[in-house]
Amino acid sequence: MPQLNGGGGDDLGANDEMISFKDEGEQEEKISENLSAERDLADVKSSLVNESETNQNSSSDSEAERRPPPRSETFRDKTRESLEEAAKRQDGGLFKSPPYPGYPFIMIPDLTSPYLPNGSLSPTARTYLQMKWPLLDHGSLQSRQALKDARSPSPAHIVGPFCLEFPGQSDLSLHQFQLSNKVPVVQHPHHVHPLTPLITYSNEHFTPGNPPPHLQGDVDPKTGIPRPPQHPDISPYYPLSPGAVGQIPHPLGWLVPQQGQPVYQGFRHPYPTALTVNASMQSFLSSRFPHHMVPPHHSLHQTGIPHPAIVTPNVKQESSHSDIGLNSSKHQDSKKEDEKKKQPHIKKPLNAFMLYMKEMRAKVVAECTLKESAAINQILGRRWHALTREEQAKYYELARKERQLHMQLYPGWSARDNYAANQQGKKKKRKRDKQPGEGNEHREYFPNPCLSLPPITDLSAPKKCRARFGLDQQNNWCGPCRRKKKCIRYIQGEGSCASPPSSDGSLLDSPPSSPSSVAPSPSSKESRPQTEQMQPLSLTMKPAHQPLHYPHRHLLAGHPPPPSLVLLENSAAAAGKTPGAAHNGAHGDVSSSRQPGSSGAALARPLAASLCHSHSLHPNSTAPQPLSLVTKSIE
DNA sequence: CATCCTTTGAAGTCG
DNA sequence: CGACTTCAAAGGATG
Repeated sequence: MPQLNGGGGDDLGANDEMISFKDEGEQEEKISENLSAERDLADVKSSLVNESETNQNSSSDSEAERRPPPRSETFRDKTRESLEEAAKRQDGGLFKSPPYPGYPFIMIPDLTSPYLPNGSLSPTARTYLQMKWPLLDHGSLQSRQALKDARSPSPAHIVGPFCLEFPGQSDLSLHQFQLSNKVPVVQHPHHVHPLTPLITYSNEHFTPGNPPPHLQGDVDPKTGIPRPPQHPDISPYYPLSPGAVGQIPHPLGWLVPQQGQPVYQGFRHPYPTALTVNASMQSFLSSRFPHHMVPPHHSLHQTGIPHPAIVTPNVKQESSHSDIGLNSSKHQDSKKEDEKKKQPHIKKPLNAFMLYMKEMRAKVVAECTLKESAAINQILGRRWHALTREEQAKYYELARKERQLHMQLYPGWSARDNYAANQQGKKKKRKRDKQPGEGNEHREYFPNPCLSLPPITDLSAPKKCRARFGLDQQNNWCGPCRRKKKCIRYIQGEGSCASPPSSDGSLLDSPPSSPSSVAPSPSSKESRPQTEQMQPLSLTMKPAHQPLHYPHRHLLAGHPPPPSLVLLENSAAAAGKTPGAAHNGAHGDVSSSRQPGSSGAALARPLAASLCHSHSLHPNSTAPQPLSLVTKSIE
């Protein structure tokens, strides 16, 4: 480790997190001692990081300096081992396949560092990859084929655990990529970019002989830009232009090498390690920049694929066009001019959670058969908390890279720009101003077990009353529900909690398919209570009143994953702390969780809770809680 | 059709 | 410096 941080070089995550993990440095050593395999990866990773950092330094020293040590490092705490093990044992549910099926790549990414010459990987690293690679374990026929495929030196990286989830949806085939030359596909594991994890590679995707159905059939409704068929898993980070067909819809896809650009060949990933944008990369990037943002000489990439972050006023312009035609024109013209004048809207880089959401949304949708984003997001939020630090670290790193890249791409850009744009344009929704009192109230209760937990669905039930009573009985709705706000009824009323879960909860939380999760709502008179009680423990509770999102602070500080913390705190609360007492500072988050009734049970062993991933729920746990962190007693 | 909802995190503004 | 606000994605729901 030392390198991971490189003295703070790698700034994975949010500062908060970094801070929280700060004192965990020594643990790295420990880890290194104990976790050989991991260590190998870590080493590789760290080395990569260093490289990237080094490179980066050239381009952006200041940033690197100011950034705190990588969260990843911090993540290596003592608990991790246990967590990992637990995770392994418990995988079950949400993420089918390996404990964190999608995450096996976690470490791999670094291996892909462009900076590593082919074959530069240490045997260890390779070994690790193989061991870790989910596909290999699962050994799907396709994956094997892929492996065998001479053309793909190491298809393994291509194969993702996720493939299992969406079989038959292979849109892209590795071969195709290769053959088509559209994308310089890199087959070597080490070529896999760290960000690759976001790409849910599926065997099917790359199965030879699995020609992409129709690469161009799909058109992005919003952008109107044709895009290649997408895998549910694969959330295209950005819309691809027609020319991008065959590209892997990576979240960072826009950066994905196009048309076999030499520079990127060998890189599956756009960011050659984002950390470092070398000269060639620079040129590449620059090519994609909007002229105004980029040094003058730049223009869109030859592919014509705009940077994902750039939202051209196309849509608006179009509308304006029509308007112009219909309406008067001076005004419109001027408007139009303004718009034109207006630079394309450059979006904020996605943060870690957003990246995670992008990646996982499809899965959740598939599992839960939910479509409502609000509900899905709740689930994702829980899952996010359920993730191990390492897993989260992956996303933090991605986010960091994303930010860096964004920074490089749009040197002058500031989030403020978007603020202003919206304000001026008034387009954006005026953020709901929550009534202080109102909002807080909800939030405070929010923590209610019912809500908090997986069944959180309750939480998710902003429309609880609606769901329960239906539109016909709006008179029965609680005020907030009428206002489309969070339902307070269930929050406060415990009894109701139970019921709702079944209704919405089931939808949200329980993956239909998974038997384990499916469980027993009925059977569990006990289970239900259990879950409810446990729920408070759930990680999710974010203090409502504390918009602050720093749940990790404590977590980090206390290593235990978020859930555990919550649990602890809850238990403490249960012990008799008054909510207020618990409230201060760090505990603020938890405060929310305190709810009458929520209590006691909470106890679930924190650790267990922390370890548990939703899926691994105990059979008793109510089915609807797959997502929840509820725990299964691991023992 | 615009906005809400919902999540976390980053970054902005404000006092 | 802390508290608060906006925005990023997403898509159904709502007015």
